[in-house]
Amino acid sequence: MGVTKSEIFTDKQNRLAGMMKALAHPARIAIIQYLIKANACINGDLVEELGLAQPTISQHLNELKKAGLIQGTIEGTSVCYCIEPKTWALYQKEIGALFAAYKGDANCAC
Amino acid sequence: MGVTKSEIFTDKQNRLAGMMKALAHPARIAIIQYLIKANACINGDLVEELGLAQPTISQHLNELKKAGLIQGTIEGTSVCYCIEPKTWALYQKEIGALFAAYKGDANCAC
DNA sequence: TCTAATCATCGTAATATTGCGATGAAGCAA
DNA sequence: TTGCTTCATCGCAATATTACGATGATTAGA
Repeated sequence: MGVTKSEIFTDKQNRLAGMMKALAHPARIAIIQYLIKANACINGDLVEELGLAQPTISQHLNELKKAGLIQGTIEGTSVCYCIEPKTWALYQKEIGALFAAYKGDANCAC
Repeated sequence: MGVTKSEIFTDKQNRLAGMMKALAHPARIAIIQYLIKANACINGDLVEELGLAQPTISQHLNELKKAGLIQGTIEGTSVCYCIEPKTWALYQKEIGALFAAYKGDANCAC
């Protein structure tokens, strides 16, 4: 069906999955890494930096924006994107908690 | 196209995106959380625990196994799954590094 | 052996994602 | 205004994902 039965899961599970999904594409990873590296938030440079067409970049930027990970500011004819610190910190915390929940030394009964 | 141009990204970017993708579904989050909680690795209980059909659970388990996050051991007629500590630690490290790369105090030029 | 239980795989339907060309919207410069 | 630049959106094609019924494979127990 391609449709996720999100109603049978908790809000937290859906939120965590949504966070992962926002970063579950190499182009979006690359965009985030570039934004971190360039600090000063750049935009259309991404089209040259990555080898993807402009509409495709725009689409990925929009998904990152929908996820709250980045914010864009109109700067004349161009748009300046940068990371949204609050959501970034939230992601870091919640995803970190997921991984921290497993204590590696717990012995598996298998 | 639904096809990702993975050849234009670095191995690291593709690997990170793959990690995120493995956890980019609430059912898989729920499975992982249940495995952590139950510690002793359980299997078919997931079919009752989550509200999904058995083939669907099996499919998600297979994706987690392909990602290396879990391992399954045949136990008579049932199969016992548990978290694979090595890959789990690797995920934790690499994803943690991605988030840690951004210093929230960096001021955006926007 | 026969049966029940448990899980994986196959096949299919519905929907989502990815990518891009074409086109629009908005600003700046002449 | 006209033209140029920059970005977003639309619409499409190709592929991927999600879910499940049906069916197989394997094992335990009667």
